[in-house]
Amino acid sequence: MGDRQSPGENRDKYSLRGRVYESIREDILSGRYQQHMELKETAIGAELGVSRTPVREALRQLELEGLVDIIPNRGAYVNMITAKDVNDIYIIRSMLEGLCTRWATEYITEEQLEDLEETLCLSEYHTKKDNYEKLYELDSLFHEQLYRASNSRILNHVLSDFHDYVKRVRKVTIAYQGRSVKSTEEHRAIFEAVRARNAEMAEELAKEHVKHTMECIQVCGLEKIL
Amino acid sequence: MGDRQSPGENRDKYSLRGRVYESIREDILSGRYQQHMELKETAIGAELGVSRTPVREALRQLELEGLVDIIPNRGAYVNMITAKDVNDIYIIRSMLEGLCTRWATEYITEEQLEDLEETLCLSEYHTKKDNYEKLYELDSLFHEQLYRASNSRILNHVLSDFHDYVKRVRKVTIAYQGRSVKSTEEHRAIFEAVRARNAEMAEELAKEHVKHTMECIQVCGLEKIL
DNA sequence: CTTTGTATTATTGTATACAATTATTTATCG
DNA sequence: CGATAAATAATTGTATACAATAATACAAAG
Repeated sequence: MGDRQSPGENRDKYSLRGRVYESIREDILSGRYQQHMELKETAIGAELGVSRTPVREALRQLELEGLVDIIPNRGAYVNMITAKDVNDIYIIRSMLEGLCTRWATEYITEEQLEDLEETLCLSEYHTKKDNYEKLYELDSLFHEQLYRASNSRILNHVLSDFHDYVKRVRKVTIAYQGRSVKSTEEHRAIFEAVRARNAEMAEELAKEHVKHTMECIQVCGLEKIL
Repeated sequence: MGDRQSPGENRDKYSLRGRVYESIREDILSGRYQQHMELKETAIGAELGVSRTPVREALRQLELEGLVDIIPNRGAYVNMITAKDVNDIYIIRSMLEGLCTRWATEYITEEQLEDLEETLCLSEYHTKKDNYEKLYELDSLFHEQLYRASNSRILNHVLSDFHDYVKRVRKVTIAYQGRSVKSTEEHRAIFEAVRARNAEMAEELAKEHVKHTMECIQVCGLEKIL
């Protein structure tokens, strides 16, 4: 079947436009650009060694996504993820990750379960070593794997975007105090519920997992991160 | 303040690219194009009387949205909303419309309340006249107004997209049997709960409203619509 | 008649050119 | 000196040109 699932996979990372898109997006989400900063086509093109054409296409995509505001005949302006956006996203995510995990208990294949457990084992390994860089990647992977297992391209699409949008925050929370230990334990619990095909429990655990991260954000102080 | 809210407002409908984007999007969502149909840049450009440039930019936006698949160096292909997508969207919407309405009770202004009631009154008027064309527009407007009132650009963005994606389905359900009467009654109930600032009830009513539409879709037979 | 390799054609990817619009500077007048 | 208006520059919007890649047609060999 030609179902493609992850929007991430779908995005063309190898054409010039794809690379420009990823580059600008990363610069916005990582906070390297400032809010309302003007993005001039020629400047970005020169910086990346390409012409205006791929830059324009990338900017139009970012506009649709809401990460860039385009005023016709004027220019493109950075539109960052705000503190309120992050809060909203986490509240929405706590619902949708719950739904996603519920669906995953229904649709996940044995192969996907094995992949998920592998990710989990690696997470447990690197948790002991306090390797936060790697843990961030594995945390992302664990969630992405659940998104795919939900068998819903719609849910996968939305959750993947949200996951990207709170990148900066996740990088901080995962390195905060004992959060990584707790987070990995929660991942283990979610995994066991999914493997046991216990939809109720899986949904509840996933919702709680997101809520716990929210609490961590409160403690860390969101304003200091963004 | 320069907060822009609705992504619909944000989209540039007056540049060539904006018009091309709306045109292709409408042709996909309305079912005028067939699944996996190839979208050739020159052909679409010729049809709309523009060059390839705005067509390409529009196709890239639709790719990001997931309504078009682009295979590098090969072409762009229609990727329609499937029956499963519609089901998934309604389940997700029942959660998110609930949340949206809850937030609306918190943030809605007196002015927005008046606008909402005006929409509602018009709906009640046209419900009596069985004017389904107008009712569809008013139903859209009612929901969009609630999205804005939620004061969450993230939620507004997601829900607005979903609302567009199930356009075809909504046009059918609204004209089905006594659904429009029931739907308008439910809108009235939601409005009253919001005006009374009763968050619990507003959320519950909104969730139920979406679920009732889902039941209507089951009866209508989704496969016959798409 | 089928298969395979080559030539041709069609289509996309990127760069550039030109037009339209907006921002900036400069000159003029009060 | 300050305000206003014209001239100039900078930037975006669109079209087109050229290069790279993929699809197609066709011919020759088996």
